[in-house]
Amino acid sequence: MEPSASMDSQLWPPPLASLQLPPLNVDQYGLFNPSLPSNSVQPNLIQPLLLQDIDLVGLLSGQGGVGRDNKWVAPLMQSASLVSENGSEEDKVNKEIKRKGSKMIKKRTRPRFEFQTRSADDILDDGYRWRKYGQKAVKNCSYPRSYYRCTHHTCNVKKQIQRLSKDIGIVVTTYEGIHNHPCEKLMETLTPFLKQMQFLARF
DNA sequence: CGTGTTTGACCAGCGC
DNA sequence: GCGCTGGTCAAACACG
Repeated sequence: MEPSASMDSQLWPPPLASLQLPPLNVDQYGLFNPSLPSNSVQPNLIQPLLLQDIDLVGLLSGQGGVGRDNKWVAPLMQSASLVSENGSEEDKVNKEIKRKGSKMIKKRTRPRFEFQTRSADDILDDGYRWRKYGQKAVKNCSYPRSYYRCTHHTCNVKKQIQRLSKDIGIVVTTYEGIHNHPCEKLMETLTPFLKQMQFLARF
């Protein structure tokens, strides 16, 4: 968004009070606390995100965390493994390594985690753009699993979306990899703020 | 026309 | 080797 002749009547840069973060929908976003037991799912443990809670530097680099006291972490920013129905993904991989030898180490080196949200929509708006590249019926699951890839040209992050067969109201989202670019929606929201910061920094 | 979805085919890993 | 399963590819299609 650049200043232009058509914006004469608007204040540029916009006042801080007009800045809004993307709305967090309890049904759409789940934040998790890594210090809790790995088998505890916290889909609705939402805490309102305030500007001061956000590690902007980390967030805009595409690697950082979000949350109060660095305790609550937005799933998209977390590189560690998370929950599954029978324990953490990491636990499962470690067991596999013990059972099969070192092959597993090579097999999965990308960070992978999953989280569950109760939502009527399969597609949760996480701020990134995704392109669906496949859908597959999975054994013992009544609903198909969908495969998505991040559309950013340098980013290789994938995610799988599937409804829980035990509870079709729950959507299981599994992320693989870490975005190497900032969240586009967040950037759109924060760009005016950053421009104002640059503007004010000149004085 | 660009972008995203659908869907059947294909491939690799694994167990028997 | 064969069949099963999960993951990916890519052509065809839909949509704004």
